[in-house]
Amino acid sequence: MKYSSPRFDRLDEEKKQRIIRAAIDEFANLGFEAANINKIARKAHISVGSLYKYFKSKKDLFLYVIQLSSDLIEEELRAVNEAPFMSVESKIEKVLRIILRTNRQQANLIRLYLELTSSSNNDMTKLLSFNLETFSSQCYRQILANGQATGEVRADIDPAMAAFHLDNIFLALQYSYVGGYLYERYRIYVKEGIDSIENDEFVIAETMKFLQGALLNAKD
Amino acid sequence: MKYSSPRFDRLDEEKKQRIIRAAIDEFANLGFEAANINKIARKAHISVGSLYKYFKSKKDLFLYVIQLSSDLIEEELRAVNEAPFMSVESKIEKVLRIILRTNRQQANLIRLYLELTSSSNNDMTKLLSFNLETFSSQCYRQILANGQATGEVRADIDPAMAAFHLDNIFLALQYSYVGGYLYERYRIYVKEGIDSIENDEFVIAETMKFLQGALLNAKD
Amino acid sequence: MKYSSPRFDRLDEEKKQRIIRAAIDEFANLGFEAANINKIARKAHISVGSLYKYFKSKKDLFLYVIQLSSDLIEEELRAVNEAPFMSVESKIEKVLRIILRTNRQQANLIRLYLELTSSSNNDMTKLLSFNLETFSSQCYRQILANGQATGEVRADIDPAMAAFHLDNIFLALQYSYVGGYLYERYRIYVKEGIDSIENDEFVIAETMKFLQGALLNAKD
Amino acid sequence: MKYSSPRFDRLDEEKKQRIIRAAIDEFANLGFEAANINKIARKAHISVGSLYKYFKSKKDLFLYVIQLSSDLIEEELRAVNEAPFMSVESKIEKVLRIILRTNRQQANLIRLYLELTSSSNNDMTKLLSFNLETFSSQCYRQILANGQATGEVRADIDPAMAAFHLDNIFLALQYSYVGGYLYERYRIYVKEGIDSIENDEFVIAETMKFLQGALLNAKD
DNA sequence: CATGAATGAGCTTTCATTCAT
DNA sequence: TATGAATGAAAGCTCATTCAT
Repeated sequence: MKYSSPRFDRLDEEKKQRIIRAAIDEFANLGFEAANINKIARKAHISVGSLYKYFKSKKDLFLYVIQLSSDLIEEELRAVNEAPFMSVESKIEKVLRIILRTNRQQANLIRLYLELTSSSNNDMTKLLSFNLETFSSQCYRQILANGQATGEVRADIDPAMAAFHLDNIFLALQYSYVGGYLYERYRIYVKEGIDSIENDEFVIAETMKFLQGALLNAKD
Repeated sequence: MKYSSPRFDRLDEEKKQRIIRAAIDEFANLGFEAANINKIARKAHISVGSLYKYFKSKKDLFLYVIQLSSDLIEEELRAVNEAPFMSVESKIEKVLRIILRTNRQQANLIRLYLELTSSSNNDMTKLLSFNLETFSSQCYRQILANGQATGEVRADIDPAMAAFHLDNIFLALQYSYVGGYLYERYRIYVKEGIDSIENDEFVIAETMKFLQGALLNAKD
Repeated sequence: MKYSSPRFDRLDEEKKQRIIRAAIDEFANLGFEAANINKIARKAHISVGSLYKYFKSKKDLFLYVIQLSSDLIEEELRAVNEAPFMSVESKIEKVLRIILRTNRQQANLIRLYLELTSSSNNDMTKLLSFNLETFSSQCYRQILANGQATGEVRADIDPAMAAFHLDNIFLALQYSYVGGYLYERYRIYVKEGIDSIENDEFVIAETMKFLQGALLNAKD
Repeated sequence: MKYSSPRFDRLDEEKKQRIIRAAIDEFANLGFEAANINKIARKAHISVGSLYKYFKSKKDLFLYVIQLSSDLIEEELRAVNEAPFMSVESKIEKVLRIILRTNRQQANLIRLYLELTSSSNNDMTKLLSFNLETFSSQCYRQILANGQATGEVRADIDPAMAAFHLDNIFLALQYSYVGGYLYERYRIYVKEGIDSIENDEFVIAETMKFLQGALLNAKD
């Protein structure tokens, strides 16, 4: 749960960020196995020796940056969730827009997530999933349950399963944007380019139609 | 596109299966990078030398087993797609049931796919995604487009994007069953165990409700 | 001394030649270590198994083709040596012309020799040098000693050492024609291209001037 | 052109020499292909890992020691070439004496050269020949051309070709001293042992006679 | 006799981790 | 505390040789 050493925590912010950025970059682009600790140290302009004083192994460094990036995502989600006077539909669209923006600005973070997702390291996954997913699952479930109370959301669906499917749609969109296999797959499904702004609006419109039908009651 | 040597193709079925199983097992559980060719050979009770006569590199062996498993899935999908006199709804449910069954019987194959999904090996992904996804994307798009013609499927959605979302739901379900991070995530979303048969029916029912709303016109 | 098995000797000429050519080609171009027995078998359109029935090891095959090619060269030399009524100068020029011709026609054989020359395999070299060099050394020594008797050749030189130097000049020319390091070195020494016929005549003229001065008495 | 890493350059002299000696020893005795990097590391009492930090590949280590030995030879040659008030004859004899001395003191270096000479590695040879031969070719050509100006050297010969032949004689002598095939060949040509001092003087005398006749004008 | 699949030791190279300075 | 040189186990891959068919 605590992956960094006190010595790392005491470092000045600039140095910490350098290390974090270097690690995320390497892990996101190469994957856990192919990532190279010595290269991370070099990119961060510190020595391997120091890196090993800050994190006791390659795995710990990986877990640290994963944990970290989850916190960032959690924050954005929290803001949406707690917004008052917002319809379920608006909230969903808001999250969608956040996701598409994050995809471009923090592609490496998403890649890191994707990497984690397929990780076979069983000892990591249990712990991590608990930390990272508990919040978003509760968040989505709550939005839907509240929506059922107000009549916005279909009454006949299980909020937990629906939240799961909702997040699946979000996840798939995220992963499809950051390159690699799922990016190619996306292009096969949706011929047009992925990089244009107009396309973003098309994706949002179609995804909203899909989710409205799946989750919401007709609007009068 | 042809990843195995003729020498491998000529092998008797039992030996071929031994090798394929050993490779899938190793790749599915460790990932491409961490998988060990020498261990695969040992598990398959053949020599490394032989393995390298059958497949000219680690990558080729990986690509071979990926390709292979895609063929299996394609076959099932084809049967559903070509079934006459079947409603869109029934077809979707059929695929869903196939997926849940496959998850249990061929967990390693699914794990292999998941592994591929996060692969950063850019030269592989383009090729593979084309081989593996072209069929299913066309298949789903066709089902939906036909459904729009018969009035079963909502007229206001883009069949390509809808097919993409549909497959995303399927994919997420698959990956959530085979362990690792996404399995833990699933358990967080849907508290009850994953392994009971009753649960399967619950998942199917809820997923069908979700997809009906998302894709289909009301039935009268 | 006998590097091939009786079974090989009994083979029909065409098959023998195929094997010999394949072996010379491989050894000449890759060197002993890098040469690949399996590739030689493939090039010769026979099985490795057979190759190992014909020659009991890679080394034996190498020694066999070396031995063989020496016989070819010896034959040409013998003809020159035994020519009656020929001046020492003419004989030397004759050999020179043979060498330049051989360089083009049997480049692989020369390469093979060059390969042998640098061989560190001490157990091979003693034996081989005896087989291959005894004849040419005697041949040149005899030409020079006879020349001293007739007054053509300088009386003040040791025929053995002179024969050695003479052969060194020949050897260097040979090796410089067949590519690799010595070819590049030759080009650095003698800027003009190596491949033109006119150049051949230039090389012969200059080499003859050099050898005449070194070995022969002024002609009147 | 720079085959070693800065890290290697910074090493203390003793360690550098240990590594260089180990490498020269291995390459000279086994040849490039058969040489074993692990064995070199062990002989030098360092780890393979370190060796690979000092030289980024087996080839680079090979190129480094070749380059190194060429520098040594070049230095000696330069001294002779620049000596003032020395007749062409004296210069040639000086080089000859250097060669015979080097043969005993640096046999492994010469062996390394010989190994290179027969290398089929075409990408290395071009580069190396240029580095190693350009100097000596210019050096010999200059000596001869100057000699033609002073009347010491025959006016009727091409200095470039003559320099080439001169170096060939030197090269052959070198290679004949360091063992292997050419050593055996030398013994066949010149029966007496190679190892006695008197023999050195005999070789020098005979070689000088040969070269005087080939290159120089009669001394009045 | 011929075949060619099978073998596995052994090679070059990488990289997580340690530790003397 | 920071450094970065050193380590050496372990990986992918090759190929001379054997042997069942």
